[in-house]
Amino acid sequence: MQTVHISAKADYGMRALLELTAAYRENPKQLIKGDAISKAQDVPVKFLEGILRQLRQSGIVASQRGAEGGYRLDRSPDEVTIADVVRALDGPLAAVRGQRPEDVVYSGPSEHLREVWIAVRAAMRDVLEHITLADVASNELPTTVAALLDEPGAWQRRTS
Amino acid sequence: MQTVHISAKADYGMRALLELTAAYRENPKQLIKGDAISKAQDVPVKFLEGILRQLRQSGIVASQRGAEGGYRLDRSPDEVTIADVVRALDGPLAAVRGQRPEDVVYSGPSEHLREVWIAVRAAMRDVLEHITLADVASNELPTTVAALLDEPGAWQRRTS
DNA sequence: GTTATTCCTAGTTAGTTGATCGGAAAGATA
DNA sequence: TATCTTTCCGATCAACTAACTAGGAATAAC
Repeated sequence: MQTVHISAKADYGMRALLELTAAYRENPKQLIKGDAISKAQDVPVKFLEGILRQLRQSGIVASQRGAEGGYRLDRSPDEVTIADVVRALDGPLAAVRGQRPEDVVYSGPSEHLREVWIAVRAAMRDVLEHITLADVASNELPTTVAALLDEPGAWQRRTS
Repeated sequence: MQTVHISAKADYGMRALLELTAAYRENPKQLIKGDAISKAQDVPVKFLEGILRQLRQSGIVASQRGAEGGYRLDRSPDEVTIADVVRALDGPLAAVRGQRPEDVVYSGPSEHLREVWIAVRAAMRDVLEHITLADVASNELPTTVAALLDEPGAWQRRTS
């Protein structure tokens, strides 16, 4: 329905990682149990389990099984971007009718429509590839991103 | 699956409107038949019919029934933005788990995640609300948008 | 060997996407 | 008036996806 949709997976995944970021600052090796994350962020346990597994397979988190097991970040939080997380959980950032934007072909007056979709993807990358977990945890967004929040109407929905 | 997805409706709708833009330049009152648009852009006729109806209900196109009927733009092509089109066809630009970004609430270390999603939406608006049908038809994108296409790697997919 | 925890495969359910079908309404022409 | 053309509209459909659940296997600590 929506052109830009942050899925439950991406949202829950980010929240789990921000919990792990907080733990990482105390002690980078500290393990947090899935159950604890689930309760702290109110996310269905079994669903979260699958998300954390995907994040592990992408090398973003590490895990240990058994008693005293749990999860932790496998990279420093300033080295994990939101784009990394979203790509790990939801695949490629952008698509046009299911295809990569650079793969769609247009003819006639639509010839330059592809440039538009490429620009959309570039704009998305410019935001998501430059914000790290550390940025969000400490509420210090890159200046170019912070500027977006100062634009008039950024916080309001479009009434029209 | 993808966080930014240009649906078939949005893509077909833009292509139809660009056909109408070309006709508008010859004569703003000229009517084009749905069947002609369908053939020119290779879009399923009946599907396109529904898209054009939605665009009419949003005041972007006008239509006339009966023999010698058809469709035309109801506004000048430099007054119709891509955001207008995708909102007319796919609803709000951005959502987080189905909700408006400003409506989601976070706690603990995720507290500032909302700012991130708001920034994502703002970035998307900055592109889609500033490109008009006329811009795409004449391949003269606003300078800030054109700059996105010049960024290194804008045309390549991320390999990682 | 018992308990705690992650790992993995396979469901389930509700909703969405991308269409198609069959006709009703409206306008042009003869 | 009759006929042809075109848009309008509701219903329907198959395939897919998102969000979530169930049940147990593997691993680690004690």
